Amino acid sequence: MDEKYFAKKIEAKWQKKWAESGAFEVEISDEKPKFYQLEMLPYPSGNLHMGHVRNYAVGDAVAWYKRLKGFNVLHPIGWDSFGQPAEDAAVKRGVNPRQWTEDNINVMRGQLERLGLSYDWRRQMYAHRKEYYKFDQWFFIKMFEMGLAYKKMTQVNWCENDKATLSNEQASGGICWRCGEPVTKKDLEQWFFRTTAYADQLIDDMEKIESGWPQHVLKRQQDWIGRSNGAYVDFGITLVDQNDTIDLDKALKTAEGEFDYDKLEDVARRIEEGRIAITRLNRAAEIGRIAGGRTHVEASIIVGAVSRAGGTSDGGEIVGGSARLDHLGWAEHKQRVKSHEDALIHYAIASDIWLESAAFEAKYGRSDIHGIEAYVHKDPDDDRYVIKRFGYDWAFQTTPQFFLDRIAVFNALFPEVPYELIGFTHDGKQNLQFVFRQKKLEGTIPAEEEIDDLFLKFYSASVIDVLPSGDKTYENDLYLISDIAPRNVLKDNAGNIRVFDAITLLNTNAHDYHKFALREARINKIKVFTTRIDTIYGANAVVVAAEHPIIAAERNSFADDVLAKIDDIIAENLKPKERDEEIEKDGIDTGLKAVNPFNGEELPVWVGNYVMMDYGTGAVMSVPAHDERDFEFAKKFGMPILTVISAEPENKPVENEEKEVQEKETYGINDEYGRSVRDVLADSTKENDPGGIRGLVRGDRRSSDSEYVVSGPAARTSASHNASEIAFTDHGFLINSGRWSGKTSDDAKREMAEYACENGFGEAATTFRLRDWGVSRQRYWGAPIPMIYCPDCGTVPVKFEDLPVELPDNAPITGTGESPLAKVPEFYETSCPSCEGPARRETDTMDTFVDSSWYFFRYTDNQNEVLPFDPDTAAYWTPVDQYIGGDDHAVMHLIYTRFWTKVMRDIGLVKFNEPVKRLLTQGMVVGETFYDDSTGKKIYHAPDTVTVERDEKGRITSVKAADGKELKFAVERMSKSKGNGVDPDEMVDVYGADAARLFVLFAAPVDNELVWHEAGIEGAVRFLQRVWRFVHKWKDALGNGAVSGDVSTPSPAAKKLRQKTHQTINRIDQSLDTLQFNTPVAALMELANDLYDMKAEPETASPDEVAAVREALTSLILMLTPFAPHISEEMFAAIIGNENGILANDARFPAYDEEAAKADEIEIAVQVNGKLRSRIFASPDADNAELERMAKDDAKVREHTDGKDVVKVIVVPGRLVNIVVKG
RNA sequence: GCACGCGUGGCCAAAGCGGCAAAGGCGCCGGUCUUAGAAACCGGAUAUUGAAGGUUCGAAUCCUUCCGCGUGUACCA
Repeated sequence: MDEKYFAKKIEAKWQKKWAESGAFEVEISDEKPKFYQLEMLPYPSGNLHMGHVRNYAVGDAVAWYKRLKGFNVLHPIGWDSFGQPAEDAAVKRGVNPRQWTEDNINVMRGQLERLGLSYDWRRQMYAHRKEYYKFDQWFFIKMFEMGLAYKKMTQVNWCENDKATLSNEQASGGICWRCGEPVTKKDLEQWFFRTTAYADQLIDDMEKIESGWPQHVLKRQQDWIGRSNGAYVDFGITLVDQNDTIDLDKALKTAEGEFDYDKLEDVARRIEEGRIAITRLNRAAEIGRIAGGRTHVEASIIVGAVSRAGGTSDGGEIVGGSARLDHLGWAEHKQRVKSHEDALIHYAIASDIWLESAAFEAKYGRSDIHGIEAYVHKDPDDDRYVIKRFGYDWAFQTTPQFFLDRIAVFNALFPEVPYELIGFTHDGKQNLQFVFRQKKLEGTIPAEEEIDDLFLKFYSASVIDVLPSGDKTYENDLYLISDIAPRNVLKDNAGNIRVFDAITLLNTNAHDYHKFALREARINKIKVFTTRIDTIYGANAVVVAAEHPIIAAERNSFADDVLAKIDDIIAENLKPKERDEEIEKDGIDTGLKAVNPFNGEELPVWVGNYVMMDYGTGAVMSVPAHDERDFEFAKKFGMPILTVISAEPENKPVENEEKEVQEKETYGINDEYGRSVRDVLADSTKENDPGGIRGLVRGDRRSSDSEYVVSGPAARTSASHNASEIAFTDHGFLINSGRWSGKTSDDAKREMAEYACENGFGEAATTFRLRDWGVSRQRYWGAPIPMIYCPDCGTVPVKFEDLPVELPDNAPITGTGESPLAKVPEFYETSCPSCEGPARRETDTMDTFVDSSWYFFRYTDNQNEVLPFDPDTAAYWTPVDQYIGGDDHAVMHLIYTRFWTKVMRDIGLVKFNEPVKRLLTQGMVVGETFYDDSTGKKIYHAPDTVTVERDEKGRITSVKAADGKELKFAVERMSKSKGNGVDPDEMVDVYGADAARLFVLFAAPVDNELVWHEAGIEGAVRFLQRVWRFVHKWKDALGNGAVSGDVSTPSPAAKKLRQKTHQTINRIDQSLDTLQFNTPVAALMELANDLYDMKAEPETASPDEVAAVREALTSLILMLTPFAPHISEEMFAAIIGNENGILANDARFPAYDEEAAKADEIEIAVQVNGKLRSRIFASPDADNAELERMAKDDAKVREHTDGKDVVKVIVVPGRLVNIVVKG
């Protein structure tokens, strides 16, 4: 150990030692509990910035802490190396994106290494390498098969000049970043992941992670998903029907008889809009799914082997085929079945029902099920089974007994599924398939009409419908489900109609459309979505978006001025909106009339610019008295406002308007009336507060929020009253609502939705703000989407064994024109995996959020060539115990990764719902910036080019540029362009990695902003040097571990130091557990100060003092390790006299000794009437009575208590005594 | 506008399920050492905890209102 602290020297030394010994390389182990510490992976932009340093310093501190606590810590890092900057660099500088990326990774790895971060470098993943993106593609295909990946038409930012799609950033301000031409919208077919299918789970599972995630992140995710519970209500429209039967052959085919997809889309749209109604179904009709994509009009029933006689289904018949698990469940069962896919597989194997061909034949008397061969391999050398699955071998390393144990679980879980699993098969291609046996069921054959009804129900299930079992069908899809022949329907003894077929939805067979008989009708109802069905009696209009289909459909019937206004609004909606712009409400009465189904009242249909087509149904009922927007709208256009919700029950009516206004002003506690509340509170007489508002205001409001609210227009009995000043949007009691009057809002909401449902004009419903995730990018530098378009077979996924679809090296990257891959014939020309005819590859690539959605699972098994990762290996390490990332990723990235985890769970790769147990979001690193905005644009000046004057307090008084011009200053996020960036390499060079890391952890709490000040880091260095000097002075005296001499009677100084040491250990341990890093550093500084304050000298100290110093110093060093590992290793080695240091000696975080931390005598504050009057010294064990007695006897206290009545004595053990006196 | 968060010495911050005299660091001032400065060491000053009110024996901490700052979000029905 040198006398002086040379940061660079010891940092290089220990980095080398760690690397050589593989100190941070970990494997699965039963000896220690695991801990998975993860930080957001960096984009390899070319250099690390201080934000990275902060993120990784925090993560490394946690990793070290857990390591010292005896955990087996997985701490990996990788590269988010796909994405636009590489492509931009290619465009701007003509470099090769791959080379550019690889070079940057090399540079940045060097930077990370110089910081001495404790990564297991062997586990790196690189998003841009085919070993990784192969599995992006694998997942894509899995999701496609599960119905979670689909294609639909959507709008993208388009530059007509460059013929290129633009990202939002490239199109900011509505102009192309490259050529400056205005950006337009263009329709393009894009791939989507069905995140909405998991919206409910994404919300509901938040409770599982609530305790470990920052509240604001959960809140933002919740807002983003935006679930609202409400109801759909149909408002009838009185129109003359136009009954034109549609000849579907003509409607869907060209004059030449060719199938025409454009026509199909038109029909699909009209069906969606409700303009085509079904009159009669051919009973032999197939399922039809009209999807957005042109290439798959999906259809087909796949299970048909149920026979039935005399009202009894034949239990026991084998129902073969590809009843894939994801579609087995009738909706509600879907997730449950899927989430137990493993259990099913295990059950099958254990029960000996997964059979090799011969055994299968022996058991079932035939070698196939519906033409599909079944087989399984049993590893002859082992007790393991290998299932041919998804084209890959997947070894389950477990025993049959394990599976057998799960049979009960499965059976208990799915009693209502009308099938039992009896085996597995394989479709000869890629799909695992399941063999079910129909359960025996007794019942009656339903009447023809009932079956017809069922048809219609299934048919109209285009958005959501309810099956006879009460289950919901697939949401948000155009499924036309119909292959219901009488032979497949049975009415069970409970009267429920049961449909026996399992259904699959993905099949490119699409030729049965002509079997529908349809007629076109005019839209005869407007469906609105409302969260306040209880206010429906107050509706004064139905307001629809200008883009609502009824507007297009009824265009011909509108007056010219109406049309003009509607077109205005549509045009206005297309314009880009300013962020803070408040849009004035606008609209017009269309002249159409709608009928409120609850009271039969005829209401006008308006177009309103505040109604958005893409939320809910694009139509709302306007209830001005109880909705602020509707209120504003009604005010502007002089529409009637009827109050139907009262804050108080109806039996307490307000007598007249005057009283009403007065009450409102007196008791309102909304902001609006804050003044009045103050008035009430200012006057403390009881008389002025008859309603008890002071009590409410003061926090006696423990009851409930709704009771608390006494604001707003008070109860009104006058139905025509029109003069309220604000909308009353709280819940309350219904008035003026016919039979519902008097009910509470909550009851009414539920009951009215039920009523609407029973009467067929509505139902309870939930909507989401969250949309499906668009993953297509017309870019080069991303994972190619593994799909193939075949003129005959339609859209076909690449076979798993053909993955990866490699990104060609020779694509022309110009930034203009189509996706670069669309210019590479060798890439896109291919053959169909299904029919082997000529076909074309998808040329779009995937969003890079795909890479970051599952990267941390790859770390657990990054060499796997068969699966994304081995499920058993991942099961040891995951879920992530602690994730640390920037706040900016808190919403999108983490929603996507939560979604992805749920998909992986449904695939069977993981067994939990949430990928990240604890999350810490770290604040930005900011610095002072100096700029000149006199030209209207901010021109930044680098700090080293300006002259800054500060006052004696260090505040900036003036800033002048090099040319003497006065500049403005601010504190902003560090960036190159602002000139306030700090180069981490330079920091490490000047101060050392330890000091840099210590400073960023110490300077501010992790989730706060960190303002970079050079002086701060100097303080960190000084602290390290201070400790270093102390260690250097004492290392010889502390010997090689043993302290000689008598230590049994410690001196007061030694005792005090021990106390401080153990108090510090306790404090730091707790702080680190709760992810506070700034306070432990402060505690370490205090401990170091105490060491110096003790003023012991190694030459003269007594053995007990040496022992205390040794304990304090060793603890200090060990606790410093998470913040400054290199210097800690070096000092530890010096103290123990063994060059190996902390890691190699497997040292542990110091243990807290409560006894040692305890003081012999504690000081107790004595208060009289809450004011401090004296202090007494007592043993820590003194009981309350004794403390009270001592306090009362105290001379100073007696000055204040003598001659007065002691009313009460409060004793807080170990802290204080408070004597309350009177008189 | 709405939601959430935050206001503690000149600056960054701790204590926040109410309980001692409100940690620690940076900066500042003085001293020792030094030719001088820096570093180091020793010592010191600096706070009605944004404001007002309430609850309480006792409030930085709980409640209400107001003011200021920050973040998110936007006619989400």
